[in-house]
Formats: sequence, C-alpha cells, structure tokens
Amino acid sequence: MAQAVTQRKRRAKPRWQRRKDERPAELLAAALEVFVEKGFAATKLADVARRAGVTKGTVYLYFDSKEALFKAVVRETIVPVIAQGEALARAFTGSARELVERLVREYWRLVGETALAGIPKLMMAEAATFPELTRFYYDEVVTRGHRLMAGVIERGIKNGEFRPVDVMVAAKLAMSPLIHATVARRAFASCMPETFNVQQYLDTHIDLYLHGITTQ
Amino acid sequence: MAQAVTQRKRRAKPRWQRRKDERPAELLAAALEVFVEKGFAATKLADVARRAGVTKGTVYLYFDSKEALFKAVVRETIVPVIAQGEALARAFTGSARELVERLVREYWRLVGETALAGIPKLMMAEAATFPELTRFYYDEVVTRGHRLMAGVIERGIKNGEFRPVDVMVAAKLAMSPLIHATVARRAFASCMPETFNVQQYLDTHIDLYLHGITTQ
DNA sequence: GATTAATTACTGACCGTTCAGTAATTAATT
DNA sequence: AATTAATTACTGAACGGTCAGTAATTAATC
Repeated sequence: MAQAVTQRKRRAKPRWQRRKDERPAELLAAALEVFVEKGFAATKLADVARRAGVTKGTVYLYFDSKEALFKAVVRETIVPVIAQGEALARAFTGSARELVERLVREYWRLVGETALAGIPKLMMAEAATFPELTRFYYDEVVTRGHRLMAGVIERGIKNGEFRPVDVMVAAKLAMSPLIHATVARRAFASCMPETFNVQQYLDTHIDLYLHGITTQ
Repeated sequence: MAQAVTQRKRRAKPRWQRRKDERPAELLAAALEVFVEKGFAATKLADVARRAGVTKGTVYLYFDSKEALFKAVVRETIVPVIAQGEALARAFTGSARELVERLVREYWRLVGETALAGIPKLMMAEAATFPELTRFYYDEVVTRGHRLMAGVIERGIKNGEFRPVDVMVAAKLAMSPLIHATVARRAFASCMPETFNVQQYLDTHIDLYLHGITTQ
C-alpha cells in the first residue's frame, strides 16, 4: 500500500496513457492480425483492444462499429501498395521481362511476407458478408493490380518480347500463383514442411511464366 | 376443419416425413452451402436445418455439434475427388503434356464449377480454427494432389517432354491458378464482368504452362 | 480545475445446445 | 383388415453463455 503510493507519487507507472494520435493505427494493426487469424465473426473486439494495449470501450472512441473497423482495415492498408506498384512500373526503364520479374518480387516483398498478406485471405473469406467493401476491393485492388500487370505485358507484346496473348488473362495468370501462395502459406503454415522454399517457388514461377510467354 | 380431416385421411401432407437415411447427406449438402457463404462462425444451424428441410433439433440427431458437422462436410466431400484424379492418371496412356491438360480440365469440371469449389475457400478461411482438420486436409488433399501432378511432371521430364525442374514446385504452379480461380470466382462473383471467360483462362494457363515447361 | 482519453460495469440480443413432447411409422393383436 | 400398442424421427420452446455496443466513472494531461 505504502509502495503503491510511492509509485503513484513518483509517477512510475500511470495506469494508462492518452495517445489520441497513435491509437487508430495501432488498433488497425491489431485488428488486421485478429481478423486474419479468426475471421470477422469470430473476432472479439476485446481481443483486438487487448492486442492494441487498450480496452474494448476505447475501440468505440475511434471506430463506429466492428464492421467500420473491418472496412477501415481493408481500405487503409492495401491501396497504398497498389499505388506503389504503379509508380514502380511508371519509372521503370528496362525490358518488359525484367519489369514482370521486378513486380512479382516486389509484391512478395511488400505483401507476401508482411502482415498485409492477410488481406487477400480476409477478402476471399468475407466477401459475401460485405458486398460494398468487396466491390471497392475488386475495383481498387484486384482490377487495378491486373491492369498494372496487363500494361506491362502489352508493352512486351508490342516490342516483340512476348507472344500475342489476351493481356488481362495473362496478367491474372502472372498474379494468381502469388495470391494463392500468400493465402495458402498463412493457412497451412503449421502443416508445411520446412523444406518448402518460397524463394524457389517464386523463381520457378518467373522462369516458367516468362519462358511460356516469350516469343519462340 | 372438415377439410383438414379429409386431408389427413387422404394422407395429402404429413407435416414431415421420417427419412433417416437421406437426412445426413442432405444436411451435409445444406451445411456446405451455408458454411461456404457465411463462414463457420456466422453460420446458424437453424439456417442449415431450414435449407435441408428440417429444424434445428434434427441436426443434433445426426451430428454431435456444429464443429462435427463442419468437419464432416470437409472430410466426406473432397477426398473422393482426389482418388478420382489418381485413378485417371493411372489409367492414362498418352503423353505427359496431354495428361497435364486433362487433369487441369478435370479439376475444373469436378471441383471448379461445382459446389465443391467452396471447400478450398472454407479451408483457407477456417484453417486456424481447426488445426487437426487442416492437417487432414493438407495431407489428404493438398499434398496428395500435388504428388499426383508431380508424378506426371516427372514422367514428362524422364521422357524428354519437359525441362528438368523441381517437380513439386512445378506441380504447385500447375495447380495454383486453378485453386485461386475457384476461390476468387466465388468471392467476386457479383463483381466480375460478364466478359470474364473462365474457359479462356484455363486455355491460356495450359498454353503458357506447357509452353513454359516444354523442352526448347 | 477543466477537458477528455480511457476504463469499468452493465445491457440486451443472439445462437448453440438440450430435451420434453408430438406425430409419423411399424408391429403386434384381434 | 382394423385396431391398438410400441417405437422413434422430428419439432420447437427454453436455457445459458458470449459478446457487440453503451453509460457511468476515473484519471491523465493541459
């Protein structure tokens, strides 16, 4: 008791701190983790709050509802990555082959091996529950990503590097092994043998894909 | 009132029928639908029951719990498909190229465009919740499927049709665009333009993949 | 000491699960 | 064949735990 008072006097440990500015981002990061792990319905806001170092009531100071929190997680975490990819493609000066490889590896660096990898999984799982969010995601992430890749492939066809193929279909085929790997890797993390080598998977995909689409 | 009696006498419509044998399969089919649409946590057993033409209590005559129902859905619907694929490969006499194409198309016919397409989506979404079921699925479906395809690719390498590659990695790359398409197609059904042509997607995948892996 | 970020305690709806009761079916008896 | 007894598949109301959301309270910061 005396010690508690001492601690109080010394301000050793205030029971909590007021950190209005940092809370939203911290809550979003925590929410991403829990939503990805448990799915929307099974996620408890008390869990999210605890992981962000606060209690449930605090969540409601920054987000209107569980659903609003979920939507914010998706909207605010993934779009910047697409923009980054577009910027990369715009600035790139090498061949189409090189750019395809670069984009694939960059996707893995920025999404595949980070916490963002959970977003595709989440969207697949919860799409039916949030039609409006799904539309947003499909337009602003999926289609935009495909268009980005399709542009590169079109470049490659025009300058004779690539065979003439439907560019949107080819773009989807360049991306789908990546998306699937991000999703499957998280889902089956505990099952996969340690021998599985993601880097080799990427290398082989790039090799087979470019070999497949290159003229001759 | 008089009419009710008449109906009763004619046995026009009993309020329900006793159909012990058919119930389990009907419940499993209904459960697959709802689980795929809503996810495990958001699925209400009352919904499943209604869709199977019974009430909630009946579910518990045939399955111990919601969890048991979920596990039964996965275990009893997907394994037969793998076995069918293995049989197909065993009986096949043509080239490795042809067999790869055949397996890809068969997967789509038996899984991609049927209700079974929901299973991969479910497993990705709920893997973290059911570790033991996930292990089962990973061993009996994922790995077995990959081994099947890897065997075919190995044949192709040995007889000179294919370039020497890591056969397991190549197998995963043959399948991943399919799995991703089955999952994404359901999730984004309402968003996809009608112009999207699955058949073309499959054709192009087969074309690019075989072109990529073929010697020369 | 005024402001407000944060906690704490509470409410009400929802849903998995249970089980007493009911109606469909089968079998025994006349 | 008709009647009645026994069986059991199925129903639906009720229970109890969980959790999103809210209101009251506390305490950190300026």
